[in-house]
Amino acid sequence: MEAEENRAPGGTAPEGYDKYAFEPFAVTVDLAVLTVRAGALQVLLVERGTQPYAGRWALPGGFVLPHESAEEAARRELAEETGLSDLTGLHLEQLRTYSEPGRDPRMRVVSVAFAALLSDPPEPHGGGDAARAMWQPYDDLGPLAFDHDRILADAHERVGAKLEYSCLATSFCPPEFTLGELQHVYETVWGTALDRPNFRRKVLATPGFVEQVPGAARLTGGRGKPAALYRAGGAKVLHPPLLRPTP
Amino acid sequence: MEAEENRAPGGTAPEGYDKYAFEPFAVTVDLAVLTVRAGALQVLLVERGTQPYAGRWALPGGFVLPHESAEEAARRELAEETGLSDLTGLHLEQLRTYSEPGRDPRMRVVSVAFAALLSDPPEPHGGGDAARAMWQPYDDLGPLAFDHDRILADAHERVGAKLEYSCLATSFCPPEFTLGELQHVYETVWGTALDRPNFRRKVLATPGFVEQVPGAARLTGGRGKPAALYRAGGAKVLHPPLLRPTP
DNA sequence: GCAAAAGTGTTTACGCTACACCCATGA
DNA sequence: TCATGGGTGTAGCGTAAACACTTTTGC
Repeated sequence: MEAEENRAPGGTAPEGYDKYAFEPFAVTVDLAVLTVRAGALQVLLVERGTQPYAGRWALPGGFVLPHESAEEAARRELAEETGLSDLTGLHLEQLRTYSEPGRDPRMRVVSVAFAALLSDPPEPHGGGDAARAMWQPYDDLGPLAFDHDRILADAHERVGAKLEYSCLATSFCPPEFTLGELQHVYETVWGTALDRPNFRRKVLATPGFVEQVPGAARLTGGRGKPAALYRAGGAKVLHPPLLRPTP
Repeated sequence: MEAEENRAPGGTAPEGYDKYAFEPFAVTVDLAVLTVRAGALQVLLVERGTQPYAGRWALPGGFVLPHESAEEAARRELAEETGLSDLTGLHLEQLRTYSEPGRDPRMRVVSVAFAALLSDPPEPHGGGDAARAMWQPYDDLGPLAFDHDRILADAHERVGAKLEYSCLATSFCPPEFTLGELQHVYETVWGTALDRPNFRRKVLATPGFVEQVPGAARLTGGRGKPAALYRAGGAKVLHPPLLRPTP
């Protein structure tokens, strides 16, 4: 429905598309940026410097500008927030839109939420003013500002589900990775342990999930047998899926 | 991100939350309302009476009002469009948000799209003015107005995927239904034939998917053995999933 | 040698597919 | 009695869980 006259608010027409006839909506994006660092699932958060929720942590985000789509706004905000210039290979996925009246006490804000996955992320540099920005472990978060707890939980749930039937996990890994690292992504996001031999077979049996790097092996933290290196393959979906263990 | 000053457009603050500082965005909902009627997948469409796209078919939808969420707007629009007063048991699911600039030539419109599933739907009565509204078969649709072809395709894809791992199919069925009708939903949405004995076993083996109605059997269109009646059970997800055949 | 991590093999159980077959009804 | 759709049984294959085992490195 696109500003269709015969279905305008209350059934009356917005006389000749009067753009200012109604209380305006602000349209923003919110970003749940996830990464696996130091063996834990971490989230990029910013500290609010002003009311409401001053001093509380929140998801990064910002206004959608008149000339850009929500996806473009999300990429721009993410680049500003992380300082990353090369966002190729970044996985950015629209989650859903949060539109409840009153979710921002100041005005009507409709927010399009995104989930983004990074590997080897840089330390963020705050937004340019009082607000700090930093990575924080997903477990052990105080309550966030606004409805961001819920957005973050939705993002976690979505990412966990997509690991089952897509090749998304490679988005958490550097360009070349070991199967142990890939398995660690699954275990960290799902919070469960997986059987290594079976995991290995599943991954290698799925054509296009990963492909071996012809070069040499790499040491894994010094200890243990050197592991073979793999790259992400061309596939997007997993057939059959790699299901979470049912506890 | 909720109208946070330090991340306002261009990095400058929207001086004291001036709600009218920017070109306003219109926020609407678009509804992809699906049903299985006469053995075919059908969609609820409205005919546009005004420019742009006058005379073209479009998805129903409308503005989000200042006091309501997108979900509430979607339910209201659906009730107005179909004349249904009892929308309990209705499956209404947010699809995604379409925000590309230029998707409506008149002004900036950000639209939250929903997929809705109905069984035994009534004939719609147009929006109250020139526009007609009617059910049309999913296959055999001319190009729709705006980007509604894409929204509808996204809805179809999402619903097809959710049939695999959720109990969504019962939303296409009346309160009491036969397993043959349930199977027909799968076959219609997926466009494939399924093996009846195997389908039956899968469904009955999933606890909470369906539960038998203690009462008597019903004739199926007069011909054949009377089929047992089932109701939707309490389960929401399917473990293990009922996967589409891979052709 | 020992610990740690990578990689291989094997056994077993279950789920799914593909059929063949029987049952109850209307015309 | 035949066509139609509901319902049951079963043989065989493939996948996957569980666990034992070998290999290669650092200390």
